[in-house]
Amino acid sequence: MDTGIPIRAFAARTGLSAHTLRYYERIGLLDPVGRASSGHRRYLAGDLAWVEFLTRLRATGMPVRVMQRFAALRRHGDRTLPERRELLEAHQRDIEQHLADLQVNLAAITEKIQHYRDLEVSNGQHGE
Amino acid sequence: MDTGIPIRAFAARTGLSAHTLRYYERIGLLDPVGRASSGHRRYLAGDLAWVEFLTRLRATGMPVRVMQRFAALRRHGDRTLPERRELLEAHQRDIEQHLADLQVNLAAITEKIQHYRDLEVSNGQHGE
DNA sequence: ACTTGACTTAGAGCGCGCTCGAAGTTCTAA
DNA sequence: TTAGAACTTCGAGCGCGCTCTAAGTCAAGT
Repeated sequence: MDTGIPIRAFAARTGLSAHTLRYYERIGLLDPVGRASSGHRRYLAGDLAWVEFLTRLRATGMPVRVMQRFAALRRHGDRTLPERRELLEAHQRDIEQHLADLQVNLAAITEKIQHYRDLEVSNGQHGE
Repeated sequence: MDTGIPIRAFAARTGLSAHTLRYYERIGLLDPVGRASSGHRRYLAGDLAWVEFLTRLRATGMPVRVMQRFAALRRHGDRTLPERRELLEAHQRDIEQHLADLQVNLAAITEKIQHYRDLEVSNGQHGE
């Protein structure tokens, strides 16, 4: 009964560290992982999609507290689907706002770069 | 000689707290600010643009360490223009990468939301 | 003159998300 | 069989970017 993916290999596949995988389990983002007879963790291939989804939520700035709430809802089965959807919709709006802000700020930074290029040209023309 | 903007008003204008303004000055993001005869800080209207630019850099994820480097270059005058431009260009690339990642992740989250909607419809149809 | 509140400095403390260390057990390869 | 790497738990520690506290000074209103 010692099948499944050892933590090292699972870490490699998810891009998370073994430390982080244990931490995520500890704080309830991952359900308790099955063990080999030795006590070592054995991940299932099916755990991959969930960890990848968690990683997307983090990468888009969702706080760990909210991810914990989402994971808790998920453990409570299908009747939490609407609440999970609403949570994701709120996050979707946050991301869209963040994207809009980034684009505005990027435009301003791009202008600044152009301003520097202009200055460099005029400095070079009469300064050197 | 006590003209200029008191810290409270300047904080309100920039959206930073007075604490953060003092902190930024302490770590060299802001040049030492002029003082009234009382010792109280007096900001100049011209400081606003710089603080706003700093705020854009932070909002787009530039680490404070890099902002410190940028501020130090700026203090060294026009001959640092090319290096400042290169620093901003590198940051520009970082933002563009981040935007691309966010968009990919947002799309995946949007799909997940749609998946939930589909599930809710089919659950509702035969479950209720 | 006195109160109230904004300011000053220096340094401590905090919330976040990991990340690491210690001490002990188990697996793997020679 | 034995060395060394990988695993376990538990709790401490860290880097970041602020944020706050304490103790004191200064300014404005009554």
